[in-house]
Amino acid sequence: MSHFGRSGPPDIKDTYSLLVLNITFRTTADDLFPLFDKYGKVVDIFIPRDRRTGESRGFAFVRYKYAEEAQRAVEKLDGRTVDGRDIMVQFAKYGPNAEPIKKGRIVEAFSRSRGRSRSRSPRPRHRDDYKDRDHRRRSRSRSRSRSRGRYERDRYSTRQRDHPRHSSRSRSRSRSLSRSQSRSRSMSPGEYKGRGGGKFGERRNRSRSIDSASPARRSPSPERSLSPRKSPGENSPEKGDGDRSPVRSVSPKLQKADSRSPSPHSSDQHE
DNA sequence: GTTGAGCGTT
Repeated sequence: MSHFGRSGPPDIKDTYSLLVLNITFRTTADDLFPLFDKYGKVVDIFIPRDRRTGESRGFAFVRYKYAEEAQRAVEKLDGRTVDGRDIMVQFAKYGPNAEPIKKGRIVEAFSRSRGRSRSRSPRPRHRDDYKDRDHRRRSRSRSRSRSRGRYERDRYSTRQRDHPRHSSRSRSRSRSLSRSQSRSRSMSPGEYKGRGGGKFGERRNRSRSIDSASPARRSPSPERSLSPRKSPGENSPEKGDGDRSPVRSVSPKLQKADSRSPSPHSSDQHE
C-alpha cells in the first residue's frame, strides 16, 4: 500500500482517473497524496516522467475509488495553489491504454468489446469547454513547446532504426554492433530497496547514463558527457572497421602531402 | 539551475 505504481498499474478496473495539470516539476505523488486523499479514497497516484531525464512532466494522474470523491476532489483541488502554482484537476479523457475513458472511469480492455455505446454522453464537459480547449490547443501548437516537443520526439524515437539488411553482414554488422555496445546501461536492481521515505515510490531514475543515447541533445560538454569507459579514439567504429580494409597501406609522406590527412579521430565523417 | 501545454507506467 505504500508503494504505488511500482509494478505498473495495480488495479484499474473500477477506478476513476483524474488528471492533475499545471503542477510544479518538483511536485511528487507524496505531495499530492495527502491533498487528494483528504477528499476521498485515493487508489493510486502516478506522475509521468521523462524517459531520459526522469523529471516530472508537470502533471499527475490520481485514481479514485469512487467518482463522487473524484468529482469532489476536482472541484476542491481544481484551481488550488500547490507549491506556489495553481493546479488544474480534471477527469482524465484517455486511459493508460490510449483509449477514451467513459465519464472519467477507466474501463478494462475487454470492456470495449461489449461496450457498444452504452452511454450516450462521451463528453462530460460542456460544449463551450470543448471549444475553448480546442482553441487553446491550437494556439499552443503555434507556440513552441519545449517540454512536450522534446518528449514527443523521444517517445517516437523509441524504435530502433536498424536496417535488417542481410546483404553483407561483414561490414554492415560493424555499425549495428557499435550501437549495441553503446547501449551499456548501469542500472542496479538493488536501487529499489535502497530508497526509503517515498510512500508512493516514484520511479525516479537519476541515471544520467541515458544521456549517452542522445549526446547531441543537451550536452554542453560532450567530451565530458562521453562514456568514461570508452575512449574517444575508439568512438569511431567505422574507422576501425575500415582500418581492416585492404586499403591500409598509406605512405607517410603521402599523408603529409595531402592536406586532408585522415586523422583517426577527426575522420568522423557524417553517417 | 532551467521550461509550462497537456493525457499515463511494469
